[in-house]
Amino acid sequence: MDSALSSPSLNADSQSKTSKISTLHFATTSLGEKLDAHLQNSPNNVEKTLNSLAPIKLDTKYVNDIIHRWSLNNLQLGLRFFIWAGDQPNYKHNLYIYNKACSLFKIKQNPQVILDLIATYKVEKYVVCVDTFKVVLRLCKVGGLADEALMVLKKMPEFNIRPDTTAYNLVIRSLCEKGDMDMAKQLMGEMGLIDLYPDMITYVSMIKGFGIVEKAFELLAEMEKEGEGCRPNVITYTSVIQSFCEQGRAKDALSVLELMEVRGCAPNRVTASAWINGVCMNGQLQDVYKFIERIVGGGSVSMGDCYSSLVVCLIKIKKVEEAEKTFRMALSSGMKPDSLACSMMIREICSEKRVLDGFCLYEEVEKTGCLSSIDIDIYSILLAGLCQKSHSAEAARLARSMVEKRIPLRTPYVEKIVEHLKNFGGKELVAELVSMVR
DNA sequence: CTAGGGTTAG
Repeated sequence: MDSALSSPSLNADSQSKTSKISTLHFATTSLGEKLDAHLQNSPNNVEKTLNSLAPIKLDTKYVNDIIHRWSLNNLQLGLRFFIWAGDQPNYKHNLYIYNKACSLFKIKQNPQVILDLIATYKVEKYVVCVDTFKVVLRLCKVGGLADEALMVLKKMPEFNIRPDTTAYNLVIRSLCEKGDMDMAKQLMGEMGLIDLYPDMITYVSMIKGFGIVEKAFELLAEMEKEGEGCRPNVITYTSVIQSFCEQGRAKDALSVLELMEVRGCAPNRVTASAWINGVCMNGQLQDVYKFIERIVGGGSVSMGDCYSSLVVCLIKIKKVEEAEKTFRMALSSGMKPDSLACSMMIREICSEKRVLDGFCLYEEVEKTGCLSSIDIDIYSILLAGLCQKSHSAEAARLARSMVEKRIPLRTPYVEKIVEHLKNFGGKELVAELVSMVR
């Protein structure tokens, strides 16, 4: 407030970037200030203060705002707020906000802050529950701090908390991602000591972590022994198939596919996608079509899903021409490619400066009725391209349909589009488009 | 967000 005015240079940097946003979020910011004042007075028992201020309506924007404020002047306080917030009813942190917290609190550069936090809880005799710890563990996981996660897990009993399967899984997952399979395995064994059992999720993490899938069949067998709750499901089998495919071991992948079918577990689009990906990456395109026929024949995956995966994959490996051929073939034989395949294909064609082709394809896709969840950027890209190349009739047509469907124009393209369109599309059309800019 | 694919914004 006053202090902000007296030292404008200090804040200039951080505010210039968000100045537009902070006016928009004036309400939340002032709430943040209120919180600030409260907590300044009682820096201990932060959580108690927070609880007494309740109910605070938490949402991503609000949390984002607060942690941003406090990361600048009171990192420890910000972190405590973040952990507290993550355990409030009616609110959950999402991946975006976890990543944000990681970078704002510089968790990776300074993992010690996590351990300090736990130590503070201990000193202040804060009554922590399992879920609070899980927020901490998730933060560790997102930050790639497997060792800290392990230490946090080991601290839980000191707070009279018995870690549950989720807590173990979070740590095991961190260890697997780091490649520390010995510790992961050990931890999995330790679960039994406190009467917990590895579940499906534990196994999927382990399978992914091993990378070299020698252990996969062993793990699958182990799971089946565990009984009811742990019988491998689509996701488990798909993970194994994916690992095999990534290593170009199509034969092993196939035997897993056969195994799952024998066990009465139907493959789904993700299973198919994993397979198609693997085979494409290894350049064995001939095998793809045989495989698609086989898996579609099983009745649990559609042709359109398979061809969508194929198109996406071909674009990823830069075989754009083949992707386009495949995509057009799929369309003309009545399949409905999914939204990602459509988005990527049209985007790709536009980037080759073939805007008109892209637009025609868009109109064709539209006729199939599978455009509902297409990437909305595509519309602006198409429109900008059409304007630039002076395809005025098409541009006006697209603009009108965007207005009808209430599809917002994307900011970076506005100027180019407006400049061209006001000469052809009419004033009202331009005005309407501009009113929907986002 | 405790797990499998394939984006993105905040």
